[in-house]
Amino acid sequence: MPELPEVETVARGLRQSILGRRIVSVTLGKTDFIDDPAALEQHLPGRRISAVERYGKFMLLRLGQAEGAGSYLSHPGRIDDGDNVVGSLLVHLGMTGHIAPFPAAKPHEKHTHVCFLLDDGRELRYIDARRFGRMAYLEGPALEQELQEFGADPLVVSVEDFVALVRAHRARIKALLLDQGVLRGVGNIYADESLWRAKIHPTRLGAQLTTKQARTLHRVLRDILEKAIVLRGSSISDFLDADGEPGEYQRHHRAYGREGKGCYRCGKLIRRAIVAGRSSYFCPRCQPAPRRFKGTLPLPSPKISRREMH
DNA sequence: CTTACGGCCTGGGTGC
DNA sequence: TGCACCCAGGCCGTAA
Repeated sequence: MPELPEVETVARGLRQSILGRRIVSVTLGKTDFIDDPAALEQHLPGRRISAVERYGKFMLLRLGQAEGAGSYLSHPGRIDDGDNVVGSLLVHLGMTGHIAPFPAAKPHEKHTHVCFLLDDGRELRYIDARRFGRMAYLEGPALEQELQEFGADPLVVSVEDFVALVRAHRARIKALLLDQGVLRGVGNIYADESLWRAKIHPTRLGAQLTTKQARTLHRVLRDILEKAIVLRGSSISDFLDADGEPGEYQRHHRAYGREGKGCYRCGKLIRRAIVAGRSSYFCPRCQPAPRRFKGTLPLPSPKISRREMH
């Protein structure tokens, strides 16, 4: 499941392998995960991949005008503005998405749905068995609007802003960590790992965290994400980076996927419960539950603080 | 408005 | 060999 560290790993790999390449042509297979398939065919041929960025769990392939490439590239009514980048291909890997360049002669793997022929003869291929991923070509205001809906980058946000962000919501901290509109890039693995490290139960409400807890969570989350990036992500089922190599961070997992195994701190058995609709792994001793926590169905206390009328 | 939750998409893995 | 079932992340509709 590609989360921030895995996507960062893939983005770095693509930066090494395809930066500056021009897209010659686009071939599409199944397209139900693409916002507007025709837009890819219309706008991508001839464009140069001028940058590869990560935005939360998305990758942005910034596409510049290919200089001197001929008039078929002209887009009437749009001004380049001196900034060569005029649009981006957004790629979300979902759970099982892979993107990497291959020799064009190499047979297509099963579930290959998008092929970009590059100007050096290779093909950038998108392979995704479940098609839980997403692809979209966006430019201008549509692109800005899309990106604007995401929350803070956990590697960049200041500790003060993080504390304020977490405490501004009454949702469970696990749900907040997973909410891409609050924090961008964290998924189930790194949410559970950071909560274990910070000794915070997943059903604790954001607004009820102490300042100290929130500060600790900020620190351990950043630390875990940075270490995971160094180790090229976690390979649980089938994550491979753009060179086809698995990551190593799964060896450092302390909670995720460890149901029934001993806690690395206290030895008590790690438990699994559904929180925010996701399997959540935690140590019942190190991460004490809020008073009402009962398995999977606690409703937060009804709020009486704000009466809506009279 | 915010939050919670169930259902849906898909196919690999598992267990019978 | 088949087949029912589970699970995953994001999104959407509905309810409180």
